[in-house]
Amino acid sequence: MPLPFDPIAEARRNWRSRRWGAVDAMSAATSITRAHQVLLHRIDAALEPHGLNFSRFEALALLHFSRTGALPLGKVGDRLQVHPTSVTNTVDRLEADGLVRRRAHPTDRRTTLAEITGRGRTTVEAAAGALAEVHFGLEGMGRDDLRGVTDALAGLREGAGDF
Amino acid sequence: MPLPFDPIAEARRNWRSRRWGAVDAMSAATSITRAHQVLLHRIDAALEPHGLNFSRFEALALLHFSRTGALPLGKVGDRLQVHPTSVTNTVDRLEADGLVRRRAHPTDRRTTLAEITGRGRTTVEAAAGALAEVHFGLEGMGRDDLRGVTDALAGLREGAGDF
DNA sequence: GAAGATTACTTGGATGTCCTACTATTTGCC
DNA sequence: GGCAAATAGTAGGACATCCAAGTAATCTTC
Repeated sequence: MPLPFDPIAEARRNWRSRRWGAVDAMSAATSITRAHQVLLHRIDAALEPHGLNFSRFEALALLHFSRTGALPLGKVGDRLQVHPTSVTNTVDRLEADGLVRRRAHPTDRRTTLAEITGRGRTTVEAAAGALAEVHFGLEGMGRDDLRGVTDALAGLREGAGDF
Repeated sequence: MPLPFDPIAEARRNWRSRRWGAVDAMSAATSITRAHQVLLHRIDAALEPHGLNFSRFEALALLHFSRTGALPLGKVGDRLQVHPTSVTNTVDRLEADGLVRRRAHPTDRRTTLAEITGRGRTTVEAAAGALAEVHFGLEGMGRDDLRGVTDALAGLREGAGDF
C-alpha cells in the first residue's frame, strides 16, 4: 500500500525547513537509491527463472560479447566495476552452474580466464530476452527520460574515474 | 585507472548488434546501478567519521524530523522503503550506539517505538552537514541534471507503488 | 640475474539486505 | 464474547558485497 504522499517531496520540505542544504542533491541521491532498489528487484525477478541474478548476467553477457568467449577475471572486474572478490564469487557460482569454465592463461600463470560454455551462451541469450521483455524494470519510463537519465549520470560515472 | 572508453556506450553497441532490444532501458538501468554504487560509497565515506552509514542516517533523520522524536519501527520501514528486518537491524545498531532508544507504545503492545536521543540529534545534525558538504556524492552534476534525474525517476517510484 | 615491487586471484571475516517462519497482540465479524 | 484474520516485531538463514591479508607469479631495476 502506497504512502499518501511522495516521501522524497516530504524529505525536501524537511531539509529546506531545517536549512540542511544540498536539497537537490539529496533528492537526486535518494531517488537513485530507491530506483536502484526497485530496478534490482524487478531485474532479478525476471532473471530468476534462468537461474541468474544481475551480476551473473552481466558477467555472462560480457564473456558472450568477447572475441574469444574468455576473459581474465581481472578484466571482468574492471569492466563491470566490481571488486575482485566479487568476481571470484560470481564466477564460482557460474562455474558451479556449468555456464562458465575456469581456464589457465596461456602465457601468464597468475591469470585465470573465465570462458563461457555452450550452456552459458544459450542461457544468456534467453535471459537477455527476458530482460528486454520487462524493459529492464523501467517499463513506465519513456525514451526521452531513459536517455536523459543515462546522459545525466554519464558525467557522474566519468567523474568517478570509470572512463 | 579509467577504461579507455565508456563501458555503457560499448554495451549499447553490443546489444544493438545482437538485436537484444530495450537498449535505452538497458543503458539507463546500468547507469543507475553504477551511479548508485558510486554514490553509496561516497556517502558512506562522508558519514563514516560520524559512525553512521546511509541507512542509519536516513532512519535517524526521519526520527529527528518527526513531531515527537519517536516512531513505530513499522512506520520507519514504510517511509524508508526497507524490509522490517532491516529496520530491526538498523535500530539495533543505532540503539547500541546510544543514538536511539526503544520504547513501548503507550496503547498498542505489539508496537515498538524508536526514539531519538540527544546524542542522536547532535549526531544527525553533524552528519547532515557532512553530506551537504560533499553534495551527497553528486558534486559534478548541475542543478538541472539533478532535478531532471529526480523527476524522471519519480515516475518509476510511483509506478512501483511507493506513493 | 637477483631482490623488491607489482599484479592476479583467493580466503576469511564483517556488514547489510532480504526471505521465511515464529510469537505476541489487536482487530473484525458473527 | 470469542475465534479467525491481520498486524508488529524479531530470529535464523541465505546471499552478495567489500576489505584486509595471504600466496603465487611476473616485472623492474640496478
